[in-house]
Amino acid sequence: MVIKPSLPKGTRDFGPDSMVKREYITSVIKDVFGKYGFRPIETPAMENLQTLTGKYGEEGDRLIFKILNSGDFIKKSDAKAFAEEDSSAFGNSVSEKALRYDLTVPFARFVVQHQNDLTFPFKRYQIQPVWRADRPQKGRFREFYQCDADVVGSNSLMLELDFIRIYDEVFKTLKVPAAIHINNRKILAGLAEVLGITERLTEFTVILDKLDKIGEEGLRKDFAKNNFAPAVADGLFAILNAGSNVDKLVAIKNTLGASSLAMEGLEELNFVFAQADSLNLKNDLVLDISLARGLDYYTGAIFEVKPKGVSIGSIGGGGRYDDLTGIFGMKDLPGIGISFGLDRIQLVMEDLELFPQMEGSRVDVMFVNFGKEEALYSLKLANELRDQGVKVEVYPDGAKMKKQMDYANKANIPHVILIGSQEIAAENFVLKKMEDGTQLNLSRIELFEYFSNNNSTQHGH
RNA sequence: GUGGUUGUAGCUCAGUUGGUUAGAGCGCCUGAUUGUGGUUCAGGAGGUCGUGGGUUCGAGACCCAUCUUCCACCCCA
Repeated sequence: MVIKPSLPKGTRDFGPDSMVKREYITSVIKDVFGKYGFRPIETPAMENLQTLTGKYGEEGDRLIFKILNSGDFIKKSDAKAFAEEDSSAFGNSVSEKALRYDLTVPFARFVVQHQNDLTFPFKRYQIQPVWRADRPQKGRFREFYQCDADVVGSNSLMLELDFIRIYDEVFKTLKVPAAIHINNRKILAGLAEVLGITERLTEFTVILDKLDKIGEEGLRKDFAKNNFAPAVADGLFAILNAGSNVDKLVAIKNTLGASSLAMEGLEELNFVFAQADSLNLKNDLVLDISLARGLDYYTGAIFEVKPKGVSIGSIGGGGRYDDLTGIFGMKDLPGIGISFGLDRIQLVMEDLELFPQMEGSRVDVMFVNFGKEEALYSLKLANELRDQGVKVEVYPDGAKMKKQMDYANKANIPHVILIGSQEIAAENFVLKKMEDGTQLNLSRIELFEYFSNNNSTQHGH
């Protein structure tokens, strides 16, 4: 029986053209991370299920891919839960492992587990796929890559500044126009405190987060529908409707002065914006009080990056967390980190046609194969050219010339070298430029000179 | 998880109110051109119409299920 080739929902293959683009993006991100002192780690695709559950909120837990136990898992399964059709409890009884949902929680586990080998503050970056059982859409996949940088073991606001600049530098280098949104969970918590809705903070922020979709009108309606007093919206919009970042900071002070927590958050934001000028940013830094972010563990600054001119959601996010490692038994270890969404950045860059010509990956010259002896003669020359750093192919089969030329043409190989028995006898080779069809008769020395001078080739990254 | 949408040749898509051997363009292969690609001309191959059921004398078209695609919600990178 033949099985039709197909892929699970929300996953993709990446062909060579796509991979060249992806490697370009990750190389830029790695370079920038490196410049700020981050070094790479990797963690396994799967974690123990209990490492992941409870870290991402109720919605997040539902989206974790669980891995079915091996062996005789039915005997150990929860028959009662099965009979009661309790999928969640039954699932946990037949699954002990799960695919990672993000890179931050596995990192927290890593830090606690290797704490004796690490010096703090510890900075790492990590570029690996993560998996979510979400329903796919454009820019939304079940397997996608995150590029994370985090530092744990420091409370310093210098790090907020570093991460803002990292975002800016990456998107500047990639030429992606972006707006870096920043908020602070303490402001949101303080706002809730002042409005007397502390115990409904999560519910409040979920509605608040919809602002850019439904606008002020819609937001007021939603608040009313969920039984928030009109004063709630009034207090909120007193800040939101202030003009510039500075105006908003003033509005926060006037509106939320009664909350010491909010003032703590304000102090942090004041520091960031006071220093922002000296960061020499190319992209916009926007104080956005409506930015909430779902992940449960954030406690201070929160970030989100949105591309300009493409609607695809955020292409980066992150924030500060005071106690991510506490759950693994390591208290008082604050951290902060950000993430880049590789797949979405690729989509944005394709939409905006921002990829440069990737000639660095292209073959420079192909030897036409005229038969066994000629090909072996060509191979020797090819290897000498390779030793000089030229990218060379020898056509592997003695196929028809037309087919070989066609191959070179389609692969966009700029030069072809023809070596038949005549050329071998004369030690004079025919070099053909594919672009205009012109041909040169070159001696061995001239050939090497051609590729060392005319290195149209070596613009690697 | 909720609601909707999509699936016909390698690719992009036609295919009338169910009616005989399912089409086009591009691509692919062969030849014109046995040591020269991109142009042109001639010829050719390639489809169990996503899959499984059902209705019907008859289904690519209608019904059900399922998978897949994309979209809105939810959530997020």
